[in-house]
Amino acid sequence: MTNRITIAQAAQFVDQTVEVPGWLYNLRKSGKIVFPILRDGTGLMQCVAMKNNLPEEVFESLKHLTQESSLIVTGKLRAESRAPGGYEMDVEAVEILQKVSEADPYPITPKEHGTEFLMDHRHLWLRSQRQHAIIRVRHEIIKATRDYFDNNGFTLVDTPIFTPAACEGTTTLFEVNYFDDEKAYLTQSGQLYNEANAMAFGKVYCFGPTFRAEKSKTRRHLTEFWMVEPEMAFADLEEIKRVAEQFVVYIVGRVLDRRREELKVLERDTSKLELVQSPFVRMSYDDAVKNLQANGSEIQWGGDFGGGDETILTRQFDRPMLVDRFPSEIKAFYMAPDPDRPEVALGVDVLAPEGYGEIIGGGQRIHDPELLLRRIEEHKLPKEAFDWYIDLRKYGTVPHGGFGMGIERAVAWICGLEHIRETIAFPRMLYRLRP
RNA sequence: UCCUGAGUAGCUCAACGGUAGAGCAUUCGGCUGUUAACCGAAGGGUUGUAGGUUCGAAUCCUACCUCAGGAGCCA
Repeated sequence: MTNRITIAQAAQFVDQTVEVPGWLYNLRKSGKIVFPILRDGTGLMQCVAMKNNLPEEVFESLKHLTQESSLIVTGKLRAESRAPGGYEMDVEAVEILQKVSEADPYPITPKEHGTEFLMDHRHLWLRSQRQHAIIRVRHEIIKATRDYFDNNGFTLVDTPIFTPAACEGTTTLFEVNYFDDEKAYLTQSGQLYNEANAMAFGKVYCFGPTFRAEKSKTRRHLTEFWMVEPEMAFADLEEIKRVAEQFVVYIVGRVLDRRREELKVLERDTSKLELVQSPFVRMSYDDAVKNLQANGSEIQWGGDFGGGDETILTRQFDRPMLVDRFPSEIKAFYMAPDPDRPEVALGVDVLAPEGYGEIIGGGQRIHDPELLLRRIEEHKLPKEAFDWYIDLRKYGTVPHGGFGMGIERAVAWICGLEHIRETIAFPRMLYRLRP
C-alpha cells in the first residue's frame, strides 16, 4: 500500500514512492517531458513525467491537463534544487478525479488580475499562494491571541451576537427581525457584557465577529470583522496599557517565530516587525495634538484624529504608540474621566507604525454609579435598557477596564498589506456582500 | 452620503473623431530540465447601459449602473 502524504511532508519521504492528492497548479511541457506542479493546500510540488517512461495514455492525459484539475499522483520523491519547494516527484501513475473543461477554464490564470475580478472570484482566489500566506498569518495571530490570554489568567467568556440595543450609541447597527414583533441588532462590541463577565470572573476576554453598519469606504474598514476584547476587574488605565503593549509584543513575536515563510511570500520587511518591543511610544492626547499642529495638521484640541493625523504621528516612530487621555466629549459614555482633569477620559488607543494606525482602542470604564447615571442622561440613552449594566455598579463596583483589537487590522499591519480586504476569507464591505 | 477616477476579447491593457489591436488564457502544431517556460498558427468583440452631437463615436456631451481611491466614522 502506497503512503498517501501531503506536500509539506515530502522531506520525510525522500526516495520513497508515495501518492499525493491535489490540484494542478501549473503545467509546463516541452515535447516529451512535462512538469505538472501540484498544489494541495500545504505547499507546491513539481512533478516530472517523461514520455519514454510512462504508458502513452498516462503521458497524454497529463500533457493535456488543465489548471486546477483534481488528481492523485503517485511517484518517487527526490530532493531537487531546481524544483520550487526543493523536492520533486518522478511520476509513475496518475488518477484524474476531474479534468477542468477547456471550454470553461479556471479563471484565475498565473498572470495579473484586477481587484474587482479577484474579489468576484474570491472563492477561487483563496487557492493562491499569497492568500494562503495571509490566512496562515491570521491563523497564527488568532492562536497567539488565545494563548496570550489563556496563559495570563483570563477566562474566555463569549458575548452575544444578537443584542437588544446599541452598545455604543454613535455608530450604526445592523437590524434584524427577532421573531414576530421584536427587533434585534448585531453586536458591534461585546464590551458591556464583558464588564458583567469581568465582575463574575475577574479577567475575561471575548473573541468573535462584530458588525458595523457604517458606510465607511476605506482600505481599513469591513462591515463584519473579528475582535478580541479583554476586560479586567481591578484594573486602571496604566494596567490596561501594560497588558495591551505586552499582548501586541507577544503576537508579533509569535508570527516572527512561526510564520517566517509566509512573511517571505508576502515580501514583508520583517526588520520593521523585529522593532516591535517594549517600551512602546507613549504620548498624551494633548501632546499628540501639539505634535500634529507642529507637523501641519489642522487639528484643534477637542477634535478626533483624522486618518492623515494617525499617519503623521506614527511615521515619526518605528514602534507602536499608545495615545491616552482623549477629550471626554469625543469618547463613549462609559469612559471614566481622569479624576485630576475631568475633561479628559482614561482611554487609550494603540496605533500601529508604518502608517497603519489604530488597531486597539480601550480604557478604564466608569465604576461610580452616580456618574454613570449622569452620563447615560447626558447622552440621552434609554435608562431602562441599561438597568443590568447599572446593576454592575450597585453590587460591588470596582475600577475596571479593557480594550478591543480588530483582528483584521492587526493582520493587515503584520502582513504589510495595502488593504484589509485580503485579511479575511470572505470580506464584507460597504459594496460587497458576494461571494 | 460626499469628492475624484475608471469601465474595450475570459484576464491585463492599447487605440483618444475616420476599417477595434497586443500579451496572457483556450485549441492545434513544435521542442527531453522547464521555473508566470519558449516558438509558430487559429478561434475569440452590440467598446458598462440609455439617449444626444456628427457625414462618421470606443473616442465629444448628458443621465444612470458598476467598480476603485479618498473624506467623514470607527477596530
